[in-house]
Amino acid sequence: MEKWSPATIREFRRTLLAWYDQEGRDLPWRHDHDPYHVWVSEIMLQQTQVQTVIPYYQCFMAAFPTVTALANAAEADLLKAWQGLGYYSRARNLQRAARQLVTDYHGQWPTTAATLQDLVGVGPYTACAIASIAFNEVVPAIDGNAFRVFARLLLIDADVAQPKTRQVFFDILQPIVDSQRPGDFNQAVMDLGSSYMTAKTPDPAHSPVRAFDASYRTDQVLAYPVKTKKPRPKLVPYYGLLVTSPAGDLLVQRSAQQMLAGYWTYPLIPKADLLPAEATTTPTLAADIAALEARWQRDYQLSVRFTPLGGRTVSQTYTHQRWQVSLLQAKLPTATPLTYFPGQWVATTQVADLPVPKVQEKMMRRWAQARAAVQ
DNA sequence: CACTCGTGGGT
DNA sequence: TACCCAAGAGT
Repeated sequence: MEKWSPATIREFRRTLLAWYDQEGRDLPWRHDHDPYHVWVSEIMLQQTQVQTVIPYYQCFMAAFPTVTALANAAEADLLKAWQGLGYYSRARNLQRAARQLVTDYHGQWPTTAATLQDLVGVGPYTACAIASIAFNEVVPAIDGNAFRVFARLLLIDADVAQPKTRQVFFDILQPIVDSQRPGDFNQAVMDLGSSYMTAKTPDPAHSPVRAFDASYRTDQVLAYPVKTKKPRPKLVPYYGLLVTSPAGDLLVQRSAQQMLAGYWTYPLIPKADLLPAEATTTPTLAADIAALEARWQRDYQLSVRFTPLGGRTVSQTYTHQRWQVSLLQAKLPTATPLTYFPGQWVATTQVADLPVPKVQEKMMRRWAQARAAVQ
C-alpha cells in the first residue's frame, strides 16, 4: 500500500480541485448548497446512476420544493414520483425524515455527519456527503467511487465488500480531504470515479491524477478495488393473474411488509404457495389452475376460470431474486363485488394513475399485446 | 455480519 | 446470455 507525504497530499488536492473547477459536471443539485437539495439528491443517487437520477430529481423538486412540502405530501404522490427509481424504501424514509426535521428539529438541520445519521435513511456515506457539501465539515464521503478511486491510487487491498473496510478507508482519507473545500473534494472524487476511473473501462492514462495512481504505474488498475462476489439471484416462479370484469382490471396494493411495498400489481401468486410442500406429484399447469380456482372459491367466494395466456413469461431480476411470471387470464361477466378479496377493480383509464413497479408495466404490456392479437 | 431491497446500462 | 456495476441503508 502507498503512503503519501504531506507534500504529496497537498499536491493531490491542488490537482484534483483544479480539474474539478474546470471539468466538474454541472448537475441540477449543484446549483447551490441547500441541505434539502443535497439530501434529496444523495438519497436518489444511492446505488443509482447520475443519468437516471436527473429527471427524477427535477420532477421531485417541482412536486416537493421544501422539507415541509415533502412532510405533508400524500403517500400516493410520493410513490408515483419515485416510480421506476427503485429501492422504494428510500422514498418512504425520505418522508419520515422530513417529518423528523419538521417536528423534532423544528426545521433546523443537524449540521454534522454524526448527527445527520439520526435521520432515517441517512447512513455513514450520505451523512458525510451532506455534512461536507452543505455544511463544510471536513470528512470523507466514502461510496463506491471513493473505494474504487483510492483503492487504485493507494493500492489498498482491503475487500470493499466487507463492512469493516469502510473504517479502513475513512482513516486513510480523513487526512487527505481538503480542509478548505471538503464538499468539492468529495464531489471531485465522484466525478473522477465516473469518468477516468470507472470500474470496467477506465482511462487512467488521461486521468488528471495519473501521477498519483499507483495502480496505473504498476499496470494493475483493473485489479482494484478488491471485492468479493455476491451470489446470483434465485429463481422464483409466479403466476400473474389478469382478471377483468366490466368494472375494470383487478389490482392489489402490496403490503408494507413486502418488496415493492405500497405499489400496485396484478395479483401475483408464488407457485410454491399453491401446492403443499409434501405433495409428491410434480405440479402441472392444470393442477395449479385447479388449486388456484378452488382457493379463490373457498377464500374469496369468487368463481373464476383461469386460462393460460400464450407467449413467453414475464421476467424481472432483482438483487436477490429473479421473478419468472406465467400469466393466467380470467374474465368475469359481471362487476362482481370483492367482498373478501384484498384488491380493487381499477378502470383501464385509471391504472396509469397508480404507482406501479416495473414488473407490472411488463405484465400490462404483455397483456395488451395478447388482446391486440385477438382483435 | 449477512441478508434484503429495484432498476438501467454496459460488456 | 448472464453477468457486473452504479453517489448505500435498514434489519
